[in-house]
Amino acid sequence: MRNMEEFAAFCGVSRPTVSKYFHDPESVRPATRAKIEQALEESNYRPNIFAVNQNRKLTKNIGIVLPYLADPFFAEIARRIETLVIAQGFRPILLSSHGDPQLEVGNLDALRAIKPAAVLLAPLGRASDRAALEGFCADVPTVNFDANIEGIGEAFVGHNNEQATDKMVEYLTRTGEPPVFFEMRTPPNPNANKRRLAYIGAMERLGFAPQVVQAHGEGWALEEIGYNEGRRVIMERAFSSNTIFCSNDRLAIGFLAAAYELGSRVGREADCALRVAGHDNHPVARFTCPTLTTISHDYARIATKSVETMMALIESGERGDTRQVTLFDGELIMRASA
Amino acid sequence: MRNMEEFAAFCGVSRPTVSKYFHDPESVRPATRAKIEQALEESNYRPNIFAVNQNRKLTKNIGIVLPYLADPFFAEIARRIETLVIAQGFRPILLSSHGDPQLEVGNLDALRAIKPAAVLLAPLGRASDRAALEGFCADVPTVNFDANIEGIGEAFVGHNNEQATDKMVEYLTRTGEPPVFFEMRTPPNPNANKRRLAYIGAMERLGFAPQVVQAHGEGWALEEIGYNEGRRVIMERAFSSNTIFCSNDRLAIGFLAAAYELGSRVGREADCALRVAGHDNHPVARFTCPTLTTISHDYARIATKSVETMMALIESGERGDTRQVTLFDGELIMRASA
DNA sequence: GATAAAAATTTACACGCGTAAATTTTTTTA
DNA sequence: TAAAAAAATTTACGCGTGTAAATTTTTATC
Repeated sequence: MRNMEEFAAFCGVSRPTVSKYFHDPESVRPATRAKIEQALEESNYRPNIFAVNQNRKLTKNIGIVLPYLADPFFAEIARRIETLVIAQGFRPILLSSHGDPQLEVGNLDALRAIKPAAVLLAPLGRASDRAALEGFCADVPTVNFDANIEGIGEAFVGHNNEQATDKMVEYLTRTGEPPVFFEMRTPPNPNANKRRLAYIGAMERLGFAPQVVQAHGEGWALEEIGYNEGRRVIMERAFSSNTIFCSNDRLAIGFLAAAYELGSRVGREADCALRVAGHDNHPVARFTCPTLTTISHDYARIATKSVETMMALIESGERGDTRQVTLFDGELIMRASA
Repeated sequence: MRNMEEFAAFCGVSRPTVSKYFHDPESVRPATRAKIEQALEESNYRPNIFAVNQNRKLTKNIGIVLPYLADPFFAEIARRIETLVIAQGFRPILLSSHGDPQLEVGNLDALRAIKPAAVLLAPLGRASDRAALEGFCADVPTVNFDANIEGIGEAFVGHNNEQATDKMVEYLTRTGEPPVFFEMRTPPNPNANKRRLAYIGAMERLGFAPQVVQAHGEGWALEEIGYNEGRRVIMERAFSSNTIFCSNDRLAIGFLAAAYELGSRVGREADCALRVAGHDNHPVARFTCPTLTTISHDYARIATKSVETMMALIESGERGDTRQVTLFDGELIMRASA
């Protein structure tokens, strides 16, 4: 059974009808459909995907571009999105930029070549080649998620960094001392900037003086940066507070390791020297020592909304004139560390 | 510039020559090559990948199938392999089975449809549909890695579980008490069985009685299983030794969290109640509390050898008659936990 | 500068499927 | 049962490229 011609003969149906069936099984008479599906089971024929894609204007491919797949946070998002995309009858193409802007551009070029119906793009952020992203979005319907880059994509779906940060600052302040903010000096991701600004705003609203401590180091080895700089900062007693609010969980994980090693007990109890909080509810945050108090993204709703927005984009076939921004509130996850 | 015809005219070269150039730039005269490459820069033309793949017997696609991408261990392997595959001028197609045997079969079906030059397959293991894997390997040149399934793929590349386990048992025994082995009762991955057998063998060779403690729980949430069962087991004092050798790092991470919560101090020092070791050198093992003593896979060499083997398979075009098995020794990573 | 070898060109067909138009067959409606 | 509507068929062309065979042009060799 080499092609649709032969398969149609085997069915006892004409080739155009078979073609129509594959485009939409509902569009042929039930009796015809039964004949085709019977033959399908008996013959293991499948349409040649290259020929199909060559002739259709748009494929069933959905591109998913992530900044760094080896980060479990993104892996978890990817897992959810992939599952939803498959459920919609599309084929997810998962690409990671591995933290490299050039690879990000390369990934977009590769996607352009396979005429995807739409793309879900979580960009690198600061390091991204903005012009390249814009060029891509002009050609391919794109939903921007995770890291918001103004003007990129037909819509943005992400986490409400302001609300989440406010909530944590309020919580930490209410239950102890106002926190110091611990972040990277040059974070790879734009969410970090939003979080710093939100921290400063929240502290000022509450009538406290914000203090931001910045860690040196570049790249995506966040735990290591959190560890090295956490170590330095604890030893230098660079904080004005016993409460450290880390810009993200991976920094916090490194920081906890440093505190443990230096014998600084972390937690809410009286005998603890430090309280440490994170942000993201990273998959391993439940298993740190102590378990990490943090703010969860609404993973499920971010994934669902991203895919829904994308499907609407595909079905309408139109490029919206306004860029819709959807933010989901974070949830405070109280654990042992703060 | 809509197709190769127009592009060839733009170059001042015939279409078959352009086609030849794209197949192998070296195969045309330098002067012709220069003309084409000049035009390439001026025109942003790229061959239609669907038309190309339809007409070539095999594509430049390389399938990479992983059992569970949200596990940072696999994400790290994937990152390395992807980079190597791209460097070879091929296009990696990354697919995760998300722990689901049906999805694994679905992934293989999807791969079959895109005529990949070869596939790198890390199977689920115990849960895999063996018949489906065999059928796939009969059609597509496949290199099996990570979890060895006898008879699957033209070759296997992986970690030497026996050597690695021996080394750790020897180390733990020499520097303290002989270890108890902590594992899942029904591990998703066949490496676990190899490790248990190697543990038992090593203990017997050293003249000690092996003790295996098995955790309940199914699926890939290994940290959680390690935590829940670690908690139970510590409270019940189910061990005959103060030294716990976990079947893998993710179990160990959960176990460490349980020990911390129960106030059992882990480490080599005199005031510690437990020593805990893992296996895999998981990316976060450097940042646990205490840092995790473990055995590292030779990530780099496993990735390199897998890709090399695959390239040899593609270039020879032959299906080997013997299945070559390559194991790389693990390296003992001494940290604070044992 | 003549000859042989190498490379490029011309011509033609193939790949497997989408899809439009005209026609025939089947089903629905009255 | 006849007419109208719906579905399937036939016929034909297009998509963008690979590739083979025969021919012409260019380059290398002496």
